[in-house]
Amino acid sequence: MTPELRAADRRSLVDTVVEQLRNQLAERAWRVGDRIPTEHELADRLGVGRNTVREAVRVLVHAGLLESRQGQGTFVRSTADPSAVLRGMKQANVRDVLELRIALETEAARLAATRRTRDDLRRLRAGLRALHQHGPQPEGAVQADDDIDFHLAVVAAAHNTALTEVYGYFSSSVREALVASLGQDGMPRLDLETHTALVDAIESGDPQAAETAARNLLMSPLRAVEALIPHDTDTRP
Amino acid sequence: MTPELRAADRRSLVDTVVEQLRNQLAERAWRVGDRIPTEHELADRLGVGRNTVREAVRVLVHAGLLESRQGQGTFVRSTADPSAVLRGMKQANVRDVLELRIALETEAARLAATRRTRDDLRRLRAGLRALHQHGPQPEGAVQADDDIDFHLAVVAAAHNTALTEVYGYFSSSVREALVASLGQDGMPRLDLETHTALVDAIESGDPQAAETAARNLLMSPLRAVEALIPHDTDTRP
DNA sequence: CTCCGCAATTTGTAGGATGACCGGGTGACC
DNA sequence: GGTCACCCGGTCATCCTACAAATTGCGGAG
Repeated sequence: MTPELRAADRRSLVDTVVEQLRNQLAERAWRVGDRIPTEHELADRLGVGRNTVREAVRVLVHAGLLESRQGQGTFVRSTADPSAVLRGMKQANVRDVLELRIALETEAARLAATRRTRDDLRRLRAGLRALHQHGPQPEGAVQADDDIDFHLAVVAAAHNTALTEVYGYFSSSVREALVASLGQDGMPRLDLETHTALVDAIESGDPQAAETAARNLLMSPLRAVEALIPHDTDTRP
Repeated sequence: MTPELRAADRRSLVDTVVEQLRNQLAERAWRVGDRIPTEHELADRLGVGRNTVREAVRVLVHAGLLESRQGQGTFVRSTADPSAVLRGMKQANVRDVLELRIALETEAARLAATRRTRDDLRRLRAGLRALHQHGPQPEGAVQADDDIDFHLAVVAAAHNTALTEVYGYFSSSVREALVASLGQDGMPRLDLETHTALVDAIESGDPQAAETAARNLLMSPLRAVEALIPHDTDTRP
């Protein structure tokens, strides 16, 4: 008797198989280095087609949990899913993630003040021009992309790979969340003067000034979010 | 040992397709909410079978980037790619990750100054006592754990789940990297006065003082690392 | 005009065919 | 006896056809 797979009708068969495979790893039924059953055997045992098994296995291979070797089989590479940390991050509220982004970008601005190259400054100035060009128009989407590009340029000028990667992830995720929760109308107006001040501070090479300018720049979306999401009740001393 | 012979690049077709799709998202050729071409059209355009496309799409669906709806098509759900973050993190050196940690903790200290509860302060004071107790002894490992606990308490006092999660993820890896690269001898001596100053600043409720105190606290390991790892050559203007 | 139902489109699943690759076994050759 | 080319079964990689299921949109009946 094949195990009942149709318990959750709304989910695809592949998702069900992915979960079953994950459970095998979580329950230590399959250890690191073990060879898991062949596609054909898994398909037989789960009562699904080989294509379904292949798609599920491919997902876990790409997640770093499994490793397929042609001609040999599929082996367990790791039982800990590192992407789970970042996946759980999506459950944090918008304010928390926005504050996290502020933490990253203020430090990035500080570092950029001492490390920016001529190319960095060129990119920052170009970003300012793009903002100025699209600024007066109500084209929210275009302006939002220009804004993202500008902030990415700031972080890139810090010349820190880890910072750039992590910021890039939360930047787009925050933007999507902001647009979703506030809508284009609720988005705070871009302040060109503040943006320019940040670039000037970075160019002048003053870390403290750059950090302050970055903080000023990032406070307005934070305040917009805080207007919607009240502070937690557990912040009383 | 004999020189390592590296196998020729043997990337699977599916991996290639995954990368192509990812590029479309990274370059914003496909925006959030867009419908991407049908499986058949992608297979046609990429010159691969529909099964190959399906496996690649399934990977991105599971990564949260795409969303497939039967009968309608496949849509862009998000452009924030967590696995790209982890991939880039492997290339980052210790200094970069340490600076990232500084970015998180200075902001955490700033937030903690306004949000710390009585329990937070209790935990911070307890952390100080633990450091003081083990401080004079040369038990590097124990002291390092106490140090980590202390810094985790600081971040927890900020009451920001996103910050806490990300900081926790990097803090352990930073400690491992520090011990590995510096060794116990190279680890800077813990400065109890600076630690105490940070707690005092958080208790007094002064965000700027807390940030400054946190930065003072974190600069010494950074300088120790920078002594070993020279700045990149690409930081000259 | 509304409502029902059918056709078209698209993803979901099944299973087969073929090829590439790996490991081990076999046997010829030195 | 040792070495090595070759074959064979097992496994994954890719492609294919076929059909199922879900959704949309259109067109005709009422």
